[in-house]
Amino acid sequence: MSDRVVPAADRRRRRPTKQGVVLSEELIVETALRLIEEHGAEALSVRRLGRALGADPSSLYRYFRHTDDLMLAVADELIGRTLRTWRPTGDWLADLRDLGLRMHAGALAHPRAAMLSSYRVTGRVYEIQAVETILGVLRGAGFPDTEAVRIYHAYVDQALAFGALDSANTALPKPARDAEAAVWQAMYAQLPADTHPHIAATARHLVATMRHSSYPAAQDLLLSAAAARLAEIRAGERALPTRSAGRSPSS
Amino acid sequence: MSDRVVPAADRRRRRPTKQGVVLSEELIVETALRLIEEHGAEALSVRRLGRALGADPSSLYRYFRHTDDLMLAVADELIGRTLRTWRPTGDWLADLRDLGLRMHAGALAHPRAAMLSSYRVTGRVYEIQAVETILGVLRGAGFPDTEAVRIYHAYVDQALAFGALDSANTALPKPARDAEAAVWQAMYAQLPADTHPHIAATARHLVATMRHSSYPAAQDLLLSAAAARLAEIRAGERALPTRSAGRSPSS
DNA sequence: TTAACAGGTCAACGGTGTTGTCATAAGGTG
DNA sequence: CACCTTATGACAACACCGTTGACCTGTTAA
Repeated sequence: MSDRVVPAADRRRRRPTKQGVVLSEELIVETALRLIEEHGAEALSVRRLGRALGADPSSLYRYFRHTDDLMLAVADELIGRTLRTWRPTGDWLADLRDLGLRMHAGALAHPRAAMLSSYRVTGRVYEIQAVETILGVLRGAGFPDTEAVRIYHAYVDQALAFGALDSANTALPKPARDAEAAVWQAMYAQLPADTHPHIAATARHLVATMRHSSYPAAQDLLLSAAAARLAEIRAGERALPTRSAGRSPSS
Repeated sequence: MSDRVVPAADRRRRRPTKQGVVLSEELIVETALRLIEEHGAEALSVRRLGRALGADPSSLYRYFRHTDDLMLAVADELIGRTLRTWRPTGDWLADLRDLGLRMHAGALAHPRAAMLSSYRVTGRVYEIQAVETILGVLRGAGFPDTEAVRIYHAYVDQALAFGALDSANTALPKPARDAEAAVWQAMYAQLPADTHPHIAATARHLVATMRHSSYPAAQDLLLSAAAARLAEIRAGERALPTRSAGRSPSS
């Protein structure tokens, strides 16, 4: 039974649930998000979602082909929310840095949803809008198409990947998280210099640094490399010899 | 029943399974790894693992408290294997690039383990060894401690985060994965230029680029930024030789 | 007013991780 | 060697899970 789902636009008969709820794609997505936030990622199941909505679990299959489709819808809603709060200034570097931090913050604000959706390509409206926007920023800055796509891909995946990573940490049960924090203090900071000289020498920095997300640092490194690349490209264009003079990582 | 598990060291009675197999932590971990490799990430369940071992599923709970514990043991083994296959040459940049690619490949080979272990600090032997090694490479290259720790953190987290991200994608059920691949071809490549000019202009590159992991590109960007930073630092040192020069860099 | 059918419901299938209980063979002890 | 303890494997059951085929019923368009 694969044509159970009816496109949202064609829905006419808004028949209420036994418990009086009128279902809709938006209501389901919202409820799923709420459920995830309140009771954790593993609290999201078709059955629980049905219960939370006041509907039979199987009703949801009139709106989404499978759980996966539902997750994609949730993911897209998250992208949309982030994109709507972003105000580009025209400075590509600052704009991308800001957008990246917003995406990361958005993921952390909805950790469990972020974990589930970070690795999916939704092909839905907000995602497409984000792709178009970021590509526009890069091309507008002067990156040629190949470079723009390459950097777009790395930039976006980095934001998503760190978002998911830090979200996963955030979503850890309390005792587990405390235990992890303790490891750096209790184990790494105590290692003797003769067996682990480098850890011992930097223990102070490690303990201080490891408790924060490394995303801002990682993003700055990535973007500054992109900026350097852009400078090279511009220089090459101006001189217009056969090759740019600046050496690249080469490989 | 939480004290079902007996530490490996205390095991004395090697009682064979009904089917004649003698269980052990190593055998279980190995079999789990093999199962994942042969039949995909979703083929690993306690029941299937039991079947593959020739033992009742519940027997495994004498060795691991829950599935997560098992996956962490698998992950630790993975770190060890990756480190063991890595041959540093002394060129810090090439060595870190190589190690990163190995970590990423290792994660992809065992997606479930990678997803679970990416955001955890285990404090186990191989993890400590990895920290010490990478810090050593960075400090040996000439990064001062603060920078070394900052870059270490970004570098490692990026490897872990991309490993988990790409693993999650790999671990997707096959139909879902095919669907994702199709999205780029069928949706992004078809968007009209008047509504989505940037996507339309780069569609060819997008389709080609998006099917691969962006990790190599992202890592190259991060490492090249680090290299630029190191050049800066060295230049600063040369100009301001307050410290003993030590061995000359000579790249 | 009514008939078609969208959309909600029910029950069932085959899967999952996990645990309480029982059975038995291994291994130390005398 | 025989005995006893007990570690460890097996079994059965529990509570979930996603999904689907069949059924039932209220809404809506004609």
